[in-house]
Amino acid sequence: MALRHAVLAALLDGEMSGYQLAKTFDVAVSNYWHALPQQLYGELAKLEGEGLITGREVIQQGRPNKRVFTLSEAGRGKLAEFISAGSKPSFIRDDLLVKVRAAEAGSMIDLVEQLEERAEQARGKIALFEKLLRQLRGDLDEQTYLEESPRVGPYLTGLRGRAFEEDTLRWCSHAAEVLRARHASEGARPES
Amino acid sequence: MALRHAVLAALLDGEMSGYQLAKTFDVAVSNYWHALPQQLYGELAKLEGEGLITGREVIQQGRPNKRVFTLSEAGRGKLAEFISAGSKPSFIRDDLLVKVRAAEAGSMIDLVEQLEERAEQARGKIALFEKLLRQLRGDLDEQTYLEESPRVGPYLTGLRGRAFEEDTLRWCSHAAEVLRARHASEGARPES
DNA sequence: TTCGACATGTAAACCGTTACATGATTGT
DNA sequence: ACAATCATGTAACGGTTTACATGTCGAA
Repeated sequence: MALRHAVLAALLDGEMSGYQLAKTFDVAVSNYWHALPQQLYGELAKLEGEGLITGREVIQQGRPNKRVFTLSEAGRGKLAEFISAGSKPSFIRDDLLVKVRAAEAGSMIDLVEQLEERAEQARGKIALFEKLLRQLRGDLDEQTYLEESPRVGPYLTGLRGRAFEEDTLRWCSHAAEVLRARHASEGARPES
Repeated sequence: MALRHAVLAALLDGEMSGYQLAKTFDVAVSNYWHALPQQLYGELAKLEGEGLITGREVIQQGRPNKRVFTLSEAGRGKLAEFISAGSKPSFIRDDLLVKVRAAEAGSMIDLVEQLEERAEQARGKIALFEKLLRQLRGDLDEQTYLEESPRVGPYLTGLRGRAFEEDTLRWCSHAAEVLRARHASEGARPES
């Protein structure tokens, strides 16, 4: 179970409600973890039950009340434990890569379209990561920030996210180009 | 359910046993999908039941017999369908990135060690991908291969895999360096 | 005879996704 | 009135992981 660790890590930034966490998981965290709101509400309830986080009701005006959660000392302890324990190898699951692998068996046109769509999404994500990094950095240049800021973790993962999306963009564009060229030359060749 | 698609895609390369598939999923496919042997045996049984693949007993000498599976026409049809259907956004899950994000809460030494270990693994994977790509290419240069080979899919996913691991290597090295430097300068600074 | 690679599974526990459900408030 | 955003959940289903289980063969 590692969603719990991702949640605990996110709470290092300060108290958050389930709703806010869901937002965070959609942008900054989406790069290395993903979770639906329902899962987060469930996990938060469990974590509170185990004393790793503490909840607090916040009465709001102009919108519904909410419950915000804070890391407890026990929660910090669990995080430290997790960091020192061995890591499982990461894994990706990507429909689009399965499709490209099986390109010979399906419609090239549809596949190219999906690659271009993904490339477009990657452009959007790159912009988001760039914004995130700028916000974290503030007035400092990157080197100084990496040397001195207490929030070096989120910055480093942001760098990874940006690099990953840049790679995705490059690859999708290239793959789309290759497949398009093959599709164009298909009629011009003798049958295999 | 998308494991089934990954299995069908893998069978485009020809008939394979569950055991061979498990191996494939550990190397070439691991880049975009991951599955344990038990899952593969289960999925193969299901796919055979649905007529998407056909099994055949192979009597071997010098080792245990095995059952190899071949894509059926119905299976090819399912793949074509899958390729044209919309893709879900890909996702990564990576313990190590969660740990880096939470770096402030745990042992920097342990974390740096894990980053370096991961970097080492990435080097290994890059070598594997390079070997895979060379094997696929044979005597052709990359451009010609991409224009003409019928097995362009595996090559393109191989390129993605290599790029991803190169990125992983770069990032792990960089992150380890940043965290090591901070750790070294920790005693020299006043407490925060 | 013990180890490693080959070869295939079952069962239970756990995790994640989809669908469903509710309700307040602000702005159009 | 209606849509969008804020806010929180439950239930059923399906998929994944962990632990267990079995057995052949070749080489050291």
